[in-house]
Amino acid sequence: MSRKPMVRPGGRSARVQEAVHAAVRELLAEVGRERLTVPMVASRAGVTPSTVYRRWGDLQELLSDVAVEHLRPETEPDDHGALPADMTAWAEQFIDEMSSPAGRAYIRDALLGDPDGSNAGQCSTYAAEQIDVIIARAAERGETVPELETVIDAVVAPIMYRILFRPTELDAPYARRLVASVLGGRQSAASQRRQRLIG
Amino acid sequence: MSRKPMVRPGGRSARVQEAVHAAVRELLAEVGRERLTVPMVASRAGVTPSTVYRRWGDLQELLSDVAVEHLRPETEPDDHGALPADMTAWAEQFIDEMSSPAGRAYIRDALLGDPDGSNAGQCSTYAAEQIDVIIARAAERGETVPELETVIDAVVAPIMYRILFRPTELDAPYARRLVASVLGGRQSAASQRRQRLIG
DNA sequence: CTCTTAACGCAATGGGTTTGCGTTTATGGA
DNA sequence: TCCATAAACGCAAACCCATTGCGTTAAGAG
Repeated sequence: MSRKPMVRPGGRSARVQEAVHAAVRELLAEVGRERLTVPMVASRAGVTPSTVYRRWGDLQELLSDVAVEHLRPETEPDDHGALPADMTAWAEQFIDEMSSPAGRAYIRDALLGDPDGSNAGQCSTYAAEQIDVIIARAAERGETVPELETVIDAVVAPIMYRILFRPTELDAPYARRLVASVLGGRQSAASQRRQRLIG
Repeated sequence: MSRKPMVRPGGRSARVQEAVHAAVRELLAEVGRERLTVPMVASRAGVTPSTVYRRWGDLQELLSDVAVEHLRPETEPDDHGALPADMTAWAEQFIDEMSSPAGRAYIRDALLGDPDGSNAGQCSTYAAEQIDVIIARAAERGETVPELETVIDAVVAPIMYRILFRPTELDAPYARRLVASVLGGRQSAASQRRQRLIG
């Protein structure tokens, strides 16, 4: 039942797509998610509501599209020269971006207008790709590295669980403990004690 | 801005609450989530739509209420006489109930119509209480037990993450691996350190 | 340039949402 | 038991979002 069987890539269609997405981003910041309506978006974008309904189906699917686009990482993870530093920095940035009210709203929107789970799967893929880069870089350096799935289970999943279900129990020290737990065996004893004291 | 400042516990209010909740459960099974509307629920419950709007605000909040009520465990976890068996059985049952399309829909509804996060927090509390019972029982037997927070991070969070973001990567053997990794015996070196580090 | 058809705008219709107002009733106190 | 207060509800009108038929525009192909 997808509303976009073959989107024309250029000309008017492209301008409408960009104008509508921009209107959603602007209005989300101005009036918030609660007051947002399709006619409001259409008016800001300079199109009629029926155009939005025909291309996106409803407000939820439009918001899901915008949310996934917003959640896509724009750059590769920073390179700090060592796996623990890379992964800790990534986890802290992940929390910064996702645990804010705006970030939680984007995650919720991505989950909401997503009947087949493809948008949610895309979000998971983004995180996996970022971590895969970090792991591959560490392996290139000769460091012993954990499995990607292990990191997802031990770092990404607990963070996302707290973002969604326990938003008050989330901070940077928690991220450092998670990273330390999954890398602990490969760290020096001094580094382990340092992590424990910091956390 | 809460729609329920002080809900009257008895009499007509209680009857309306029960009738509306029952109507939602029936209509969810009959027409599905997509076709469900507030006037439809109100008609089935024998009340006017304005009553529903005034008490719950909108359809999402009503669905969130019903979902949390549905996700509440009705019994204590089964007692198999040992911590690994108890926790494995609980994790497998958790997956059974939550990973079905209906279960995922309930979780999604609980998250989405939940502006202040209290309903989502309640869901997390339910799981924590169940695990706490299992841990307390094991401690009573004299078994060495992990911290509650450790189990939530290592078992509950990965399962929930997959339910929401990667529903195809979830099965009973995965649950057994998660439980095995967090418990003693043949646990991994990483999870041994996790028990010491997180607390 | 011409043809085809996807994409868009316009306008009317339907129905979900919201709100003012009067009535009912749960709750606490005399 | 009776009364006072205010919450909860029903009714109905008004509002506006969602939906759809139809004519027009313009992107892409030959």
